[in-house]
Amino acid sequence: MSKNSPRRFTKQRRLVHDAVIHRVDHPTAKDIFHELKGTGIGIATVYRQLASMVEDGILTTVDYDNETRYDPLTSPHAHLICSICNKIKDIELPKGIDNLTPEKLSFEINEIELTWKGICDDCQN
Amino acid sequence: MSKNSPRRFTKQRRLVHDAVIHRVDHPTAKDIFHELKGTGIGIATVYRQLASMVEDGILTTVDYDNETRYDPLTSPHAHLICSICNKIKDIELPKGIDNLTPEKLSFEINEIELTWKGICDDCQN
DNA sequence: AAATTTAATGATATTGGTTATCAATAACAA
DNA sequence: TTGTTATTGATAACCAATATCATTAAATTT
Repeated sequence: MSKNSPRRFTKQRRLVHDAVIHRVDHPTAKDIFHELKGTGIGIATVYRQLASMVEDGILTTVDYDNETRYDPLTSPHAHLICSICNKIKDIELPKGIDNLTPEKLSFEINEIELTWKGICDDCQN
Repeated sequence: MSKNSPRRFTKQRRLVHDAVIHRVDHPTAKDIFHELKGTGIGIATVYRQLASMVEDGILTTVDYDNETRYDPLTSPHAHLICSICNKIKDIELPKGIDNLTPEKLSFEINEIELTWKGICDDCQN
């Protein structure tokens, strides 16, 4: 989960952390980079810090539309994605989703990913 | 879903169709391309034909590890993915997964995506 | 069976997200 | 303060996927 080498608390790490930790809209690395444009941070550092925060269990990822998006909500949950505006919303997992099935018995489950795709109320017009 | 213009039944379309239609291992476009190497088919045509088969509802896609994989099973189902060997297995959706939740009420749901990630029996040693 | 139309093909350039490289910098320890 | 080394920033490289475009070949018409 966390790296062996000690993690240094650079100002760039704090910048990325503070920029992403309260976001509920699942920003991409480029979104965070643009938000931090005034600070002179490099795009590679944004990618690296976001990846290290995922390693540390501070963020989770949502892959959508061939881009990695970041989510500070780390407890198990599901997503609603609007295929028009591409907005992603965190929602609760349905009860009983983890009931065992025959096939899952042979698996050592680490993670669940549940997404409904559709059209959000704003885009239904 | 399907295109307006008439679809021509080229030999390349048949090649890609026959190469993917019975696969249960969720191949990538490159996998299909390599299987068809002896035929002289171009990589762009493989991508195009797979995309058109998805358009036509003959295939579904599974995005994993930054690659699109193709699945001839088009009825709603879930996936088990082994994060060691990257094998993907089709499994049944749990009963009652589509029960409405408050958040989903405002959504027009088109698609469900459910994946468990873990370690398959072969990779547990 | 030609001739015609135009979708499809194949080679390859391009795109776009992401990662690798590496000299310079700065965080932390001594 | 000095030394060690993880981190940074600029940018090259990577790679799946798409766009471009002259050529080919299905499907239709004559």
